[in-house]
Amino acid sequence: MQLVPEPEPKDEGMQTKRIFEQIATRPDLPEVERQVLELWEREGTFERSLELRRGGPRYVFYEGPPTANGRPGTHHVLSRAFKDLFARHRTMKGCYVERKAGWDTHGLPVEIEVEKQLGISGKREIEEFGIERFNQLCRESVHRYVGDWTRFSRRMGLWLDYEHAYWTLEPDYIQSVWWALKQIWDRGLIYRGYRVAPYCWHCMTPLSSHELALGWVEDTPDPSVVVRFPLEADPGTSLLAWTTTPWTLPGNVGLAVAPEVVYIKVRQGEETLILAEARLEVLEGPYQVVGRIRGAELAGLRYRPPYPYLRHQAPEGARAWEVLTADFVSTEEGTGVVHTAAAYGADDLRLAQERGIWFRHSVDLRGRFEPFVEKFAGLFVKDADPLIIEDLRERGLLYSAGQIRHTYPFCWRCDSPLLYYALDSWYIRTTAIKDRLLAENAATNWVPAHIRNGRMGEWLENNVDWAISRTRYWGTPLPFWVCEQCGQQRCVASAAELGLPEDADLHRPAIDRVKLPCPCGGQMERVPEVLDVWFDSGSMPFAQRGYPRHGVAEFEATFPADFICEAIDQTRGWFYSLLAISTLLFDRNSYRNVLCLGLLVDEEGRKQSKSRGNVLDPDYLFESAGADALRWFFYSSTAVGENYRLGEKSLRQVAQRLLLPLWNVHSFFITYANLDGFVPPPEGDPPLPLPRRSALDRWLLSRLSHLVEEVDGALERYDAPGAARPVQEFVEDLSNWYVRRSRRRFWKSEQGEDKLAAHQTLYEALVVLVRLLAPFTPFLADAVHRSLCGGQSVHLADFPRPDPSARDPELEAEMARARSVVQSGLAARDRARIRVRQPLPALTHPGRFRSEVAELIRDELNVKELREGPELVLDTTITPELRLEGLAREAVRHVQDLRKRRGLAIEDRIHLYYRAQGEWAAALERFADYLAAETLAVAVYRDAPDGVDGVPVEDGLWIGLRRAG
RNA sequence: GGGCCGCUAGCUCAACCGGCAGAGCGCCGUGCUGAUAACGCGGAGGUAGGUGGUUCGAGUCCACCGCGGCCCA
Repeated sequence: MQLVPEPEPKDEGMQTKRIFEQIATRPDLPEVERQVLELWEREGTFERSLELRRGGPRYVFYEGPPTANGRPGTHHVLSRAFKDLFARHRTMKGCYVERKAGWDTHGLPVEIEVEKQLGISGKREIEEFGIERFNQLCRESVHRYVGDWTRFSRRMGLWLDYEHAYWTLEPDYIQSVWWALKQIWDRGLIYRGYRVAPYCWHCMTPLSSHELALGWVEDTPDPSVVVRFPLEADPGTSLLAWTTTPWTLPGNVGLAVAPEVVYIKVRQGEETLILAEARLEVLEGPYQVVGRIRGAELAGLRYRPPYPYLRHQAPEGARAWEVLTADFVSTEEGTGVVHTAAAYGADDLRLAQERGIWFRHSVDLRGRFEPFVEKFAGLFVKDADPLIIEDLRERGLLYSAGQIRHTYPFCWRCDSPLLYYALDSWYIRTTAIKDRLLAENAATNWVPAHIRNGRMGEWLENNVDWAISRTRYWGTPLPFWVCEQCGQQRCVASAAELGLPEDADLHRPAIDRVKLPCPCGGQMERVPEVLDVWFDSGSMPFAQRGYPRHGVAEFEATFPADFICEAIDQTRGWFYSLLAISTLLFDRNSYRNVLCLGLLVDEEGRKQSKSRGNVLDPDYLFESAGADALRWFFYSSTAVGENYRLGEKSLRQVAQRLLLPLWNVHSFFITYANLDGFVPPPEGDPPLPLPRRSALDRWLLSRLSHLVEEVDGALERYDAPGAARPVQEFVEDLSNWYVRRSRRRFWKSEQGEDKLAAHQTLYEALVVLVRLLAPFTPFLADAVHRSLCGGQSVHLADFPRPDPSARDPELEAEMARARSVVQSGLAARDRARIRVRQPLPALTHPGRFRSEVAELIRDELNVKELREGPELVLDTTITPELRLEGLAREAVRHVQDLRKRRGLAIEDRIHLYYRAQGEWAAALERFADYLAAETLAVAVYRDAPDGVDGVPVEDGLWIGLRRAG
């Protein structure tokens, strides 16, 4: 459906008395938005809005940098809409709200994009292609996408300073990040350790959680074996442990049991076996229970591992091959005794590290056994599984063997089965500052509040050290150099330290070629890894300034942020990395208020994804419904923190409930203001004082002042729906009660104070309303504001302040009662089946009304008299006089209908002709003056000359008309 | 497996402290209109996911279960 605006009349060279430009009665909202966008570009409205508030109190906003990879989607409108809302609100309240854009430019997604583009896959192929060229393509790809993002963000009305955006790939930014690492390094909080990750032995790379999610395959068959672990002290007694990865058995360094679980000793044939009581079903054949023991009491027992190879490797006195208690042991499956191979499981590694258990790899990076694993040396581990099972059987260590089917991860690139594998990794010891993280989090205002102790609090309680290294190519290189000879480590904090110029490109591979001399006389080389991109973005409070090499004052004036806003998936992402880094460096959180949004889902509540084909294209929505509609949907539709169910229908509703009524009231105002030559008083000039305006006006202005207070208060609390919903209701009241009840005041032909009051009140209400709306629907609000205020942008105006002198709670309550009386009265008419056009003598109702309000009720209900009484009673007596008046009103409606159909302008005068019989004749005779006044007839004729264009409208009534003059 | 959030009319969502379950859309009827891609009035439509508990009283508080979403393992 295309809404074409009516062509605007051009009065070139002709000065009219019209103050307001006539506007289309049916707006094409996307077209209005495009025009407003052009105005913003042309006059630099954003820059001017900032300039105007320079020197005002600072309100600090941090932009969470989107990954400049992939085209922006509708879900990106969500958080950007909220960012813009609060930034605009504070700006209009006089704050200086710098809005520096930012781009997250590093990381795996960018690499994958380039791999796709090149048609290559995996690290080997990247290295064959050449890291230098590869990274150059990554850089180009990022620049391309940033272009898309900038266009997209502008179109949705997000005001950001794109000119001075921070880019995480710039040398200044990288050096700030290095500086931060050095600070942490100097405090001894960075160390090298192992990290277990899903690992592809074919691509020789660990996978991110996102990549891992792509590769789960259900119903994957794997061996399921139960193995004997004979006790050192009593080889006739064995612990039974279960595993689905026999290849990890040569790497066994411990057995884990649950301390509170009951274990049982059973006698079976010649041997004694130990397993959890709850897992007796694992046993095959008859057995005899000979003892019971708690897991905790098993701790410390030493046993013989299935293979001796690691033992041969272990240094003197290394601790391993004993029973350990652990919190992750379950009795849901297996034997309640968990075989622990520290290098091939996350829990295993953690347990070994916590208890000081020695271990080393028995499998290399290609997934093959190390030479020292003599029996299986060089064999790929998955191929070794059956051989190991057979070997265990021959040696009497296999208790049972079978097969299970479970969901197992495969590489999304090459379909190889993934191995959980301990890789070298650099860590930040965040656990050392856990208490500070918790305290700073507790002091932060989370919206919604439950995140603080819920999702974020839980996450922090379970804090583990932050693994910051990635064995990739396109990222901030870790600034760690290690001596080949003596192993000494050094952290570098700037390009200068490396003898490089300030603006040198610090990426791989150039940086890898920089060698540093070691005090021992040896040569230091950079470690090969790059930095976790979350460290990049979490460094933005200072790195966006190039701090501390540059921008010290800027940084200090803008730290911490007053406000950040992202979706809930950032709890463990940006929200955490900001908190962790700034607490490490400055011992405080970097944000005071954080708005945590829900996610965008489709109309069925499912996540939007390309594979489901339920992704909404933002450009399509911008051009069909408009950015304002989309924005308003996000602000008003659901409580903050909930998911958003978006469909085209919901956007149509926004237009129908808010945007079109607002437009129509505006269009109504302009029509009559121009007809009457209404000139708004200059801003600040005393308008018509309230006591001289009607109760309806004072009611509206009281409502309005109340609304201003509500909206401002809700926005101060970061409660968007709390602000948007009252606005919605106000617009409905404005359109469906104030304008509805005021039409005759604008319509009547004589000028007078009441008419002036109506014009002024509606004008004021509209101006205040669009200023309230400016942060929410910046396009339409600006279009209306410019139309009302001589072209002045709403975004340069101040946010409205409540006017306490306009408040009249009694009047608001009285009007509410009046509307309820009207409602009941209309219902009573309906029950009596008497149309509203037929005047009735009286309505009896409870309560009193001032005369002006009573008049509104009488008029709305079309009754002659209101009487006070205990309940509402409609007097349905229709006297002959009332009957005639009803017919006259009937006739008026027909004339108006005809005027409209004949295309007459509202203000056109007419000659009115009618031919009437019976009651019609009597009614029109009796109410001739009324008929003439209502229809703007300069003369009324009881007959029509030939050629008068007319129609029979009812039995016994024919009317015709001609334009006068 | 753990954590957090949600489940209210056909649909989308409200309801401050525990106190008579509401709105918009859709549907049906009707009225009104120089009243706008409208508006008014009336109607149909509810086992508040389920079970139990606390309470004079539970959509609201507690426990357990189910379903959905997200995050972690």
